[in-house]
Amino acid sequence: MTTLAAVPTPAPRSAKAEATRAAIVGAAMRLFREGGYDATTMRAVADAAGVSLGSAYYYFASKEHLVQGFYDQLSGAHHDLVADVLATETGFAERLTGVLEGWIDLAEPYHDFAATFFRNAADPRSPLSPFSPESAAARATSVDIHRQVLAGSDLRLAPALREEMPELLWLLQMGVVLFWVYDASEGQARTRALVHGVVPLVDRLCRLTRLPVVRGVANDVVALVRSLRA
Amino acid sequence: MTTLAAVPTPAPRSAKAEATRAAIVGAAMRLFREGGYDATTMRAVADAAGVSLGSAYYYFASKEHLVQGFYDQLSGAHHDLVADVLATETGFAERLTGVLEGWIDLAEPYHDFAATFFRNAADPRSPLSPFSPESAAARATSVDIHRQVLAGSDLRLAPALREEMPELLWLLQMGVVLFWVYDASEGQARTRALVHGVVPLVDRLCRLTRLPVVRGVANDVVALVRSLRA
DNA sequence: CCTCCGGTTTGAACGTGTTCAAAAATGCGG
DNA sequence: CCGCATTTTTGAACACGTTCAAACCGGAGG
Repeated sequence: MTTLAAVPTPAPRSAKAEATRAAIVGAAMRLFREGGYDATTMRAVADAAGVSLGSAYYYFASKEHLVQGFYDQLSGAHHDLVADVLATETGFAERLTGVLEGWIDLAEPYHDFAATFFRNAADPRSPLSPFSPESAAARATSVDIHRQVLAGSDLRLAPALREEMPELLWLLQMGVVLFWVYDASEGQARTRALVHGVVPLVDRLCRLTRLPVVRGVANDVVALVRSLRA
Repeated sequence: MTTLAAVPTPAPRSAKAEATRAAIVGAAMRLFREGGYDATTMRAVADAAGVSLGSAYYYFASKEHLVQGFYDQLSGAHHDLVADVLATETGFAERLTGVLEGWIDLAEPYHDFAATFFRNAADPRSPLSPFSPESAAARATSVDIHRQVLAGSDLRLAPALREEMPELLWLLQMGVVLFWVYDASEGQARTRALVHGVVPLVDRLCRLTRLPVVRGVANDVVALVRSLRA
């Protein structure tokens, strides 16, 4: 619900302009949901929003930029949804499962057409890429969720690993999303199975870092991650 | 060099037709390398190959299908390239490093334009997806390379893990490729750093499966992978 | 009331990937 | 050599995303 994203592409000028923006993105989302991304033409979006084709391009630089709003909206809704489980549950595995399953629940209605534009997200130069500057807000929101997952849990980690963990968990979620995109099973049952299988594994692996020999590996993972970020 | 792929989209009819196919894909590859995927138009490809636009579409169903040949060619060249290191080296880490680095070396000249069409590979419905039936041949070639990596190495694994390992290593390579696509550093230095960092980790983690407690985790990983394949 | 001037709107036009019906070439049985 | 069916070739035509110069506002200043 709440949009946590910072300023959209153009800074909001007048109230009327903002309303027009909303009308366009609203029409686009409805058409995307009904007919998919590719089948929805910019002309149809403009018509449905009651503006001309040129106006649509005045407010949104490209068809892809229309999806940015959906992105931010989903990430904000996820943030709100998981607040509940993060407030009550203390087990690390339960918290992580709640967060990952919550995302699947939220995204389920969009699965069919999400796949049709997730292709664009894979382009490093696309604004829809999870690593792009335009996605920074949604990314920060997501990493923060995983910071909370860790902070409120009973899991105890070495400081170095603990510091990198939220981002690693975000990476895990990206992996789940990737799996989800390819998952054609009913209700994305396979993705849910993946979550239920992989979370306990992560949990156990984390707790194994108490063993010196495993901790050594973990430290090297942290060192590698840090060296690659530079 | 050697194309290991099975039949291309249309089964080869005459020698002349095959020559025309080769001319088109050759012209396409040259233009892609020079100007990138998006900037290269189908009309330019047809012109460069000395055929009409319609003929280009008679031989290749779409612009994406032109890339399939490149895919198979790269995968075959990789297979040939690593034969050397796989014949001489016996250390698991060295063998795996050789395979992953070999791919980076081979793909380096194509990095700039590869990113522009790898977006299509992320579309589950695209023939270029690494999981698509059309990519089955290249995928099998790649998994087989990793089977050899393991078979000729000094690494000893539990039978169950050993059976799933080639596919897991292939998955690791897909991850490296994904990182590579996003890697804009000079000569893809960061991807090379990733390989040099991650391979020893995998090596150590594999050898840690001798410890009963780690082996338990490994067994669960195998069970999860198997359950998801079904 | 007129005159500007910035923000907004418009639809024609461009270049693209792709389709298609028709023409041309090819091969083959008689 | 002649139909004739099949394969191959062709370029016009289509729908799309995107661009752009021109038109249209609506209010501030004279």
